[in-house]
Amino acid sequence: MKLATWNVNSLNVRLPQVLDWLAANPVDVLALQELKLTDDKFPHAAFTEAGYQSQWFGQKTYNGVALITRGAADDVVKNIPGFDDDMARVITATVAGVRVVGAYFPNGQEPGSEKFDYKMNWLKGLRDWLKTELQTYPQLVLMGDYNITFDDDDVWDPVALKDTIHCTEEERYHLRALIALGLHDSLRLFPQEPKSFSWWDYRDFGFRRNRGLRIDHILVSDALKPRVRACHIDKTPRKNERPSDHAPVVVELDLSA
DNA sequence: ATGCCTCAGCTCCTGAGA
Repeated sequence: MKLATWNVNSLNVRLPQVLDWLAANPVDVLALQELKLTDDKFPHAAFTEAGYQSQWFGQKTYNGVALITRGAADDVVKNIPGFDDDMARVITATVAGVRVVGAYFPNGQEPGSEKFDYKMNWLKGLRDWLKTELQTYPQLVLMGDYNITFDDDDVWDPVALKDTIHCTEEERYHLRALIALGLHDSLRLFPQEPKSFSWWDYRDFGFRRNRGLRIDHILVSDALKPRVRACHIDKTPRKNERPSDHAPVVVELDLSA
C-alpha cells in the first residue's frame, strides 16, 4: 500500500499536475492540503475519470483538505472531534483497514501572535483526539503539512531561523508529544540525504538553492512501523512550471507483513 | 528589508502563506 501527502497550494491551479503525478505515481491514497476551494468546486469528476474516489472538505480561499483513494474510504470524519474549529483542516477515513488522517496544521504566522496561540490549541486538540483514535484504530497514518520542523536537520539555516515560525521549541514540543502517542516519522526510518526538505520558498530561488524546510510528514503508528518499506520526498513536481511550494511525501507499507 | 513569489478575492492592491 502506498500513501502520499501533498500541499498543492490551490487545487484549481494544480489539478493538472496532481493528475499527472497520480498517473506516474499510482498511490492508493493521496492526501491533499490547501485546496483553497469550496466543496461545490471540488473536481470530483476529474479524479473519477482517473480511477480514483474522493473525499473532500473544502473552504473558501484558505485551507481545505481531501483524500483521493483507489479503493473505498469508510467512516469519514471531518476536522477534529471535540475541537471546535471554523477552518477545514483535517479529513480522516479508513482505507484497507488503515485509519488515514490527512491534516493541514495551522501556520501560526509568528510566535506570540493570536494565530500562534490558535496553532498551540489546535495541536493540543489534535493530540487529545488522536489518543482515543489510536485505541480504536491501532493501524493509523497521520500525514500532511505539519508546518513544524522536528529539529535543525529539517531547516536549511538553523541559525538564522532559530525560534522563528515552524522552528520554535513550543511547536516542536507538540510534535514530540504526537510521537509520544506511539507514532513514528516514516522518513527518518531510513537514511536520507542531508538537507532533505519538503517545502521551499517561492522567493529568491529557494528551490534552486535548496533553501527549504521539512514540514510535511508521514507518521505511522506502532503497529504499522514494522510494515514501512520505504519513504521519500518526491521533488520532481517542484520542478514544474507553476509548482506548489511543497513537494509530495510518499510512504510504502507492506500490510501482508 | 516594511523586499523577494504565489494565490484568492470585497481583484490592479491586500492578506496570508511559510
